[in-house]
Amino acid sequence: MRADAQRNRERLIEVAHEVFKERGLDAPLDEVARRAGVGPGTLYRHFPTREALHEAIMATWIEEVAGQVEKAMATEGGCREKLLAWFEEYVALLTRHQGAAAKITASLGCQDSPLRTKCQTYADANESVLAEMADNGVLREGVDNLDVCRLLGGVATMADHSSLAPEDVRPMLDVIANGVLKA
Amino acid sequence: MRADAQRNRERLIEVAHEVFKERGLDAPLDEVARRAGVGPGTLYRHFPTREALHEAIMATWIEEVAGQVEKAMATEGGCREKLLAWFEEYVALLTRHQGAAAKITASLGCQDSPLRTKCQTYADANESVLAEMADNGVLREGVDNLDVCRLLGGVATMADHSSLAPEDVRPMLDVIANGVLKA
DNA sequence: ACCTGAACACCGTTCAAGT
DNA sequence: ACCTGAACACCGTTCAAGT
Repeated sequence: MRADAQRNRERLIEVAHEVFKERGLDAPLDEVARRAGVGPGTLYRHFPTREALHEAIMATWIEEVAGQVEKAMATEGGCREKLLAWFEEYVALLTRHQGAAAKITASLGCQDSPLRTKCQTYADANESVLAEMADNGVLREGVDNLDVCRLLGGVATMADHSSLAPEDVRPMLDVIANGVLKA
Repeated sequence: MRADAQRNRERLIEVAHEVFKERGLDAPLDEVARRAGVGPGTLYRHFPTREALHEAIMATWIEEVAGQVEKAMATEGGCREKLLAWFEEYVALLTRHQGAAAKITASLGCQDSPLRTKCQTYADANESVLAEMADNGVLREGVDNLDVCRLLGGVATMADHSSLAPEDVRPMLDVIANGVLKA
């Protein structure tokens, strides 16, 4: 890759990060190209689809997921507190950008989405937490990881669309925790 | 209202219903006007915003909500079966059109949305079911109606985005039921 | 009072011409 | 090999001219 191409690519990711944070994942791509100081054709050369650009951006926060699992599991208290700390983090990680939660969770099931490999990281992280709960004997029988991921994705999407504060999200996570843990 | 205006209005709602069912609530409004045989300006005169058109369409299925509550409460079995039958119906009512679940649930909280009065019907219906559960002493303390509505809206939105079949939705509703009912 | 449809604006996407 | 920016397409929205 030529040096100027490399620079343009990095600059585009950086600028897209800003623009998407400000105006959501559906923000005009023109704006991204303009702020990065390149023609629209250059953006399309590097990222043929909007999703390709999303994917490139999410790569940066995906790296944090594993660390957040550890942090949540180190929470003071019992299994319930640890689980809820993780749920809150999961929702926070999904709602970093407007529109992200719905898109990531939607690509959980289907094999062909460009986001799939990325969102698999979320699913794996959640699975590891559920496995720990099972080891401690507090997980209900028959609770499926994919279902929990979708429930959390649904909560994150609602939080996103209604701009909910963490304290408004918490009661929903409580219900899910009740539903996932043994009585 | 003039007779031709009346006819146009009805025809627009009818056609919009078809178009939105086929292509989702974000379908081009041009298409609606074209199929209805009117100019785009006429559509805008009757429905100044896309949401106004959504609202007009939803008015037709809103009428069914009360009936579905009764039907669900008549389900064979205990409280849990009744509750789950209602949850399934709630999700079905929200996913009649692509994109509807997210929009309706998003307008649950905010006072100024044109959809608010309509989606209030959903919230009221759910509240009546929860109240019945409480009367039977099976509802957990501190379960809030709005939170349950949002959880169900989240499930419906995920079902919508991933085109989930009822059997894939059911396990999520089981978790919510577990979380809402006493152990 | 209502309708039409041309006109404008905005944005996504492509591609011929440049370096 | 990569970039530019004009050009086209599509769709939302408005409004002057009609009936």
